[in-house]
Amino acid sequence: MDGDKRAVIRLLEDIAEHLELRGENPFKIRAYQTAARTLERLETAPAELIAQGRLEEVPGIGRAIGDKIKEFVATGRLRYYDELKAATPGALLELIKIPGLGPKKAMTLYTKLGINSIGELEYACRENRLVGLAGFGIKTQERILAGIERVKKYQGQFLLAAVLPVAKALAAALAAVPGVTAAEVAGSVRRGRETVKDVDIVVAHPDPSAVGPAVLQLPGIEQVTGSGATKTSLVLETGLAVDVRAVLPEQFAPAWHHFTGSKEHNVLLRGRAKEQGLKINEYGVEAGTGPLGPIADEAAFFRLFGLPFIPPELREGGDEIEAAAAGRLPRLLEESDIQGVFHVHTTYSDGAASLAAMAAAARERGLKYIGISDHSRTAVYARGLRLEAVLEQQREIARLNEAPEGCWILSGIESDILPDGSLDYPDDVLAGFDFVIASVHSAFRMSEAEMTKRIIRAMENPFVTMLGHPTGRLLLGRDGYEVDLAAVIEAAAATGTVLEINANPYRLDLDWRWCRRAKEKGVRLAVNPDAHSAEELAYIAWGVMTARKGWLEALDIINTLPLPQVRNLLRQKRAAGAI
DNA sequence: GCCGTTTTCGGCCCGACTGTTTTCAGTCG
Repeated sequence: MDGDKRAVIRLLEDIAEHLELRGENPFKIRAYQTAARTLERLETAPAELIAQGRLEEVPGIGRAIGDKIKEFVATGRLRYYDELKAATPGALLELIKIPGLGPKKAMTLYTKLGINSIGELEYACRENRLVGLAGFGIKTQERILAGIERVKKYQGQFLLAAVLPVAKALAAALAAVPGVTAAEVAGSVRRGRETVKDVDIVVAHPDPSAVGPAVLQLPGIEQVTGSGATKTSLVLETGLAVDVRAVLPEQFAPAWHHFTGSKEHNVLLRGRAKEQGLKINEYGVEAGTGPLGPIADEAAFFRLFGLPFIPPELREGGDEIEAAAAGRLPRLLEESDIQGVFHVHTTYSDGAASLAAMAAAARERGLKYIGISDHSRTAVYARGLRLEAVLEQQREIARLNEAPEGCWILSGIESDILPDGSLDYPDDVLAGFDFVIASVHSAFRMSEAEMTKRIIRAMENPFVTMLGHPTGRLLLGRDGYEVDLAAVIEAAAATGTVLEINANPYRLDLDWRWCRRAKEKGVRLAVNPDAHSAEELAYIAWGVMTARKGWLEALDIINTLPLPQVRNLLRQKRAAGAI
């Protein structure tokens, strides 16, 4: 059911990409992208919309795209797409991934030089064969070669957790430059995207042209890739690209908003501004009569369009502007809402710190409770707990809880979900824990149907309090296993199972794109650090970011509850199951 | 390709920088 929707979205996105390569009308390309995004947000599957005859009522889907979706849903294919694909070689899709190489130049390389892959392009550059092509010169060739290096070395993506501290340090360094009145991180880093491809920083200075030279003094620069009056582009030694934009102090708020994006958000906001007779650019807002006066901050900026402040995490170009206009923005979760944490490992299994040390670290962080969940016995690679160890740990927890000193220890387990969906311990052992996290750690290679059934069966177990890292993905490492998340969310709602937002920056799983769906279905979530050391309790910040991007509020997250309420909640599902 | 009580045609967000150009196309965000 959901696979059908995903396939349609994919199809529309692919068409847009192919049209881009063909140098088609940009607005036509955007029409396909808009249709894909709209469908993404829609609860109803395309097949259902078609059955109800309502497909073309969806904004952004007209006759042409509607017919294409119908053909694709009915036959599983689309002739138009097949023809496009036949006419635009797949190699071009690979080529436009190289920074500095867009559809036009890629097409020239393909038609004039017969370049079919990045490898061939690299070879052609080294043979000096690009020079002489219309629109190409020695600089372009060098640029492309450097772009290839970057793609090969880093795949162009970085983990947010690796980038954010660097970005903040750069902004702080620029903030200290004489004359600078503000320097802030913008872009996808500020929006809290889980992976990012570059850093954007906006700097305010009475003489913007004075900022560029200061930027060039920053430490760790490997290469300067652009240097104009107001924009400086760098690549750091780590391969991370950085863009710095300089504006006048009175332009800072609109500029910060502009460079925070997303691009899609900006397009939508400009559309709304236009309806109101206002024009936005990165330096300010103009009415028909001329530029409006200085804008104090982003809140004032949004007010010009009759909107409340939209938090950066929500600015992905979905329905955030619509929701803001209707007063339906959520009051997003904050880290200070977090009262305690679940999913913490100790030296009983593969953690680096002892139970007592983890509890002490939690206390120092001001947490009111900490839920210990070491690995279960099947996870031998992680020194999973045999039954004797389970009992021993529970005795130690009881002993430590005699003097809890403000932080209560909850006894739990991260139990493997076995291939058939059963858990790793019998019910009487499971009943001895305060909570149980069920996770898939093995036998990843199953069909989507089998994996979905396996996970749902685990959730039907009354002792399973939470589902751990629902897809098993590792960012920039491996894709998650095949699983029908829509069905998992339905099952979580039906069984009263909490879904984990695993806050390890490599996981961030459940993905923010699914969090909102879960919330709408009435599912509760837990922001879990999956900490294997005392320091990793700080991972909670990444999980909070994910929850915020998923429109979640404190109410949606169980570990914002005080201890007595959270203990009640942990008992609810098994109590219901026992009746 | 989509959309519309200003419109069924003519709009659709806007600007910086680079490189290859004799005035601007391509790329990016």
